Amino acid sequence: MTIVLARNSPTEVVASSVDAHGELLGEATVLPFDRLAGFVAEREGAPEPERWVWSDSSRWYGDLLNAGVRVRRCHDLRLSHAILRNSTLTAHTAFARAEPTAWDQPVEPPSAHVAPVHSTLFDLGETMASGRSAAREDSAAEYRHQLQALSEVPDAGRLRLLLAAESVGALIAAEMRHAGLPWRTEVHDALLTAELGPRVPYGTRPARLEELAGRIRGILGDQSVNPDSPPNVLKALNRAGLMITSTNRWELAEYSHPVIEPLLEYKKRARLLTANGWTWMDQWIIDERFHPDYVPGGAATGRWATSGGGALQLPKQIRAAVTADPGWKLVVADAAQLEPRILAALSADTAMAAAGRGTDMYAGIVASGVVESREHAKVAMLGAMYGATTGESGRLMPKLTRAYPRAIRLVEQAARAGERGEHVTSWLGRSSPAPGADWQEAQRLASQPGASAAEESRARSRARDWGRFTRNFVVQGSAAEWALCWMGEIRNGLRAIEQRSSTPPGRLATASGAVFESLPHLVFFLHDEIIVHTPEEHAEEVAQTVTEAAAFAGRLLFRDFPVDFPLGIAVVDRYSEAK
DNA sequence: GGTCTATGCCAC
DNA sequence: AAACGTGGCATAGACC
Repeated sequence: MTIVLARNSPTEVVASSVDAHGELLGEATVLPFDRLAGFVAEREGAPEPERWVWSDSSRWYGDLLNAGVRVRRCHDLRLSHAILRNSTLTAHTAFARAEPTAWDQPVEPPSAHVAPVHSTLFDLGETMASGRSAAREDSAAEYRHQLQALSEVPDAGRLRLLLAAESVGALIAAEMRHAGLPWRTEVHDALLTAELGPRVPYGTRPARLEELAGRIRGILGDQSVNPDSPPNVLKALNRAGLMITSTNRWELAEYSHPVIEPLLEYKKRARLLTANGWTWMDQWIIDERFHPDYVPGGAATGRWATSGGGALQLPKQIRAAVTADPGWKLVVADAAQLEPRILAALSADTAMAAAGRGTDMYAGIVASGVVESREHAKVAMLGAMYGATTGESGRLMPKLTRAYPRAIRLVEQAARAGERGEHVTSWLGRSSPAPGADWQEAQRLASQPGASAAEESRARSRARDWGRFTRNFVVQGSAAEWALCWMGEIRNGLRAIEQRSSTPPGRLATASGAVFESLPHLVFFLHDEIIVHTPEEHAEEVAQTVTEAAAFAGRLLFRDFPVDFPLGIAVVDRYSEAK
């Protein structure tokens, strides 16, 4: 049922079957690394799946995938540890109050220990044994401590769900990295050539940029202007009589001068070149697949981060390069207005949930007569969740507060708590970190008798900053939990499709080591959207699975509270065709 | 040479 | 229209 895997020595693993309290059942098995994949595969073949307990999914599972082995369930000790150490729900336990241990250390950056995507079993022992982390692990003890902490929480259902969701997220992150996002370098190159001119060696300007740079210099009458240097451009513009203080896009756009147009053009195209140009393509696209390093729980709110490759910021400009293989489709889905819907559920604001009954919550808010336009509804909602005080959004707040008092009260209370330096907690139990030492120091200085006006003002400003963070934390963090549950359920549904289909399931290793050659699989995740790459014959079934999973996630988190989670969903050949 | 910060902009 | 949340990343330029 549950097996703890731990490094026993630089070349060995110990596998221990444990009971519901984490206590050892029978004898532990010691095996060399090169037998681990077979050991796991054999047990995954059984009808009743094991739950594998291990230190870091990125390491253990990355290597298993490279060896052609998938697992169904795991408990990621490091991710769970971070949640349990910091949650207000466990704050009273010995687990949370203990001195920090090795489990509180951040995991090594993935690049340092994750094997190349297509490495083989041959590398397994070496990567597992590499670096300072080759020390013996006390994973079984850590697992017992975590279970003990959970047993001391009166109503731990949500927290248990959070740990399960976080752990399945870690499996999915490793699987997506392994499979990669289908990428057509030919399409990417054509887009770059159209925007920039033909490819040139690194460090030289493509023709289109060179031409724009020439125009900019000509208009300014200064051949020394370097459009890649903001300070240099700023000085040149000031000399030309444009009294701007920054060269950012929206400030430039406010002036009318012949140089503005070519300058904005230059910046836009130069950004494409440096961020997602040929250098990026060479580095990150391997065999027509993009393999980013996802970092589950990388943001304080529980959102994922990424490390390398910039998967969080794939510009819309190049999304046409994300293309399904011949005979395959992309199922692209995003949750419509996820965060406001989450807020409605968190606060049990039935009026706000009712406005979201259709597919467009902002339209629903307009239809309820709260504001006059969809744009107003959107700006006001975002402002409420981000803590806007000025401008359009600030002006609309009173209307929103009148219509949805419960929802607004929830975010306001979260903001006030943050301003006092307190923790706030997401729906399933992830808590915000404490503000840093310099924040505390600023507050302390301002509260002393002789504090200067500047100190008081600084402290108030810092307090409000932290309040905006905690205000957003409860919504963003709970939305991230919904997204994990959604994706976990999609993964279950895809496995069901796999088992219904005629393609033989199970171990599907190919010469390249790829596990996912012939079946629908997740290939991309970005906060509230997913992409599944699927054989065309399964595309409609996949779309239905993804849609049902959204409803499932809503029920899993909020039971019978009447809040909908509609999706924008499309079956397409290219990512750019969705929406 | 390397490290660090500021800038600007991409995504949700 | 404007400066309000979470991130990553490339570059220039200051600094060691």
